Order: sequence, then structure tokens, then C-alpha cells
Amino acid sequence: MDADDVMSDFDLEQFLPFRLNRAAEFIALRFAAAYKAEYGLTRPEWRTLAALGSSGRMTATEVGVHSTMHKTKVSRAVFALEERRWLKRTQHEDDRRVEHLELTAAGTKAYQELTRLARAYSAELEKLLGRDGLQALSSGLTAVENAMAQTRR
Amino acid sequence: MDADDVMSDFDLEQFLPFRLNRAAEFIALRFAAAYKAEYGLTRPEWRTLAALGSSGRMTATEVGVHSTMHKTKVSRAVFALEERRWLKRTQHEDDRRVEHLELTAAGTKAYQELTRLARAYSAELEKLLGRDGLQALSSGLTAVENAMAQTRR
DNA sequence: AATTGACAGTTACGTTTGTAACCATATCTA
DNA sequence: TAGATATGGTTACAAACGTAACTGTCAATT
Repeated sequence: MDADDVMSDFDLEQFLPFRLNRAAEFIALRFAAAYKAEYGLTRPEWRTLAALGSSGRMTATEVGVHSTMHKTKVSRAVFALEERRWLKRTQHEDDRRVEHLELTAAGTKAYQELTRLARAYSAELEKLLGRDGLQALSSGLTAVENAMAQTRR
Repeated sequence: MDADDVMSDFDLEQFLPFRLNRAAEFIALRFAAAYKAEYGLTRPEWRTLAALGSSGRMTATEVGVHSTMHKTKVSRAVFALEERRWLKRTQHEDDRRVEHLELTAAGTKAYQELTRLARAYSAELEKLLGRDGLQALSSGLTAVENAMAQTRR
């Protein structure tokens, strides 16, 4: 037993935050490469597009909550998508602070194409992780999601 | 059945990269807040500290591989930790390109304290996710790690 | 021994990020 | 109805980031 063992029984390789982060980076990066190369989208932009594409009309704040993105990220992504004419804003009638966000026809088209990529990647992931691995990961994530819902803020 | 349903059966909420990333951010951020607030450490710095604390003497390249960090991140973290006198470098005898990195006494002390925080957080996570959730997440992550090892690069 | 290529680590540069301050509007309270 | 407070969204600024180019050293080839 040498000094290292005495010092601590902590192992970074076993530490969940570390493992989760590394895995997320790996998984996300492979997909990010696709939409970045093909469409020049940043991650916040893709997420905003996906949120609006799948949920329809939302406010910027709602997008942020939905995707757990900081509001400045959302703000910048919305601006970028708007410039690209993939998204349009409309004012809320009663509350002029609020803006409703919606995809344009072009935005919807892009969303659908990206959706195809996403599905292809999902299939690839299933092969990569195996059915059991995927299932385990998914239920683990569900546990985290429940914990997040409890730890409301 | 409205337009959204027809448009696509893709659901962002089910998309693994999205879920993984969101979960990782949630889990990692809670812990990052601790070492950031108490020690003013960045994530790369904490990771480098942890790598050296748990594995003893390593080179910068080894730290990078171990923690999957880009070499510029490692370089900057090493510089910061060195300035803080938590880490010292020694030249490799045979190869003058290589530097061995090691924690100083102060660095080791800090590592041990952070290790206590990390263990406390692990325990908290187990409560938060439940034993089953934790187990599922862990084996899901193992699947990802195996996939990463296969997709060598 | 000179040339070439590989590798460890650092640095310069442009981009992305989070924090905090900000503007405008809405709501609550007195 | 005035003042305080909260909220949606943007912006300024500094810190952190990745890419690519760089320095210095080693190994292989000639």
C-alpha cells in the first residue's frame, strides 16, 4: 500500500459527473459535426430549431427552459435563425415584453431535414451501444430527469 | 392529427444526445459550483488536480488522455495550478520534451479536501437518483465508454 | 551528419460563453 | 396613482474555448 492509496480512495474514473460529461461530449460531438458541417449551425441554434420544430410556437424563455439553455444563448440563437429567415417573431398581444417564436417555411424544411439526420444518428447509436446499453442509459437518464424536476428552480 | 404530427415523428425529448447533454450539465454544474465557489477552480483545473491526485505523477499528455481534455486546456490548467503552487514540474531525464507533473503538499491537501466534497456529492446523487437509477445510469455510461474505446481515434 | 518527420507542450487569434448590467414593460403594494 | 419590484429579452465585457501555427526536441532515413 503506497502513499496514493492512503491518501484517498477517490477515483475520478468512477465519478459520475466526470463520466456523464465525457459521455455527453462524445455523443453530442458526433452529431454536432453533422449539422455544423452541413448547415453551419451552432449547438444553441440547432437546439432552438429543434425545440420550435417539435413544439411549435414558443417564447424565448420557454425555449430556454425546455432545452436548459441560458437566456443569452437563446437570444443569440434566435437572432441567428432570424437572420437566416428560418424563424420569425410575433409580438404577444397582451404583454409587449413577450415574443412568440415560430419557424418559417424554410425553417421547417431545415428542421425536417435535420430530423432525418437525427433519426439516422439514433439508429447508429443503438448499434453502437447495443440495445441493452441504450436501455440502461435511457432509464438512467429518466432518473436524472426526475431528479431535475424535483430540484426545481 | 395536426400539422406538427404529420410533419415528423421526431421528438427532441427522446433524442439521446439532447437528454445526455442536459443531464450532464445538470449533474456537473451542481458540483462545479462547489469547487468554483470554494476554491476558484475551473473545470480543467479541477480535472487536472484530480487526475494527478489519483494517479500520482503524469505527463501533460497523459492527463489529457485520462481526462479527455484538449492539450491546450491541460496546458492552461497546469500553468494555473503551478502558479498556485499546487503542482510542480520536473523534466524527464532522457526526453527533454516531456515534463512530469506532480502535486505539491499544498496541492495534495487541496485534492483531499475536494475529494471529500466529491464523495459527499456522490452520496447526494445516490439519494437523488435512487439506487436503481444510479445503477442504470452507470451501466449505460459503461456502454458509452466501450463505444468510445471502439471508436478509437 | 544532414534532412525529414513525429511528438510534447505553448501561444496567437478569432469565436463562444457566462455574468452582470441594462432597457422596456408589466405587476404588485401602499 | 406612484413607487417598488419582477420579468422578458438584449447587450457589454471579460473569461474560456478550439484551431492552427509555432518552438524545441527526438527518431528515422539518407
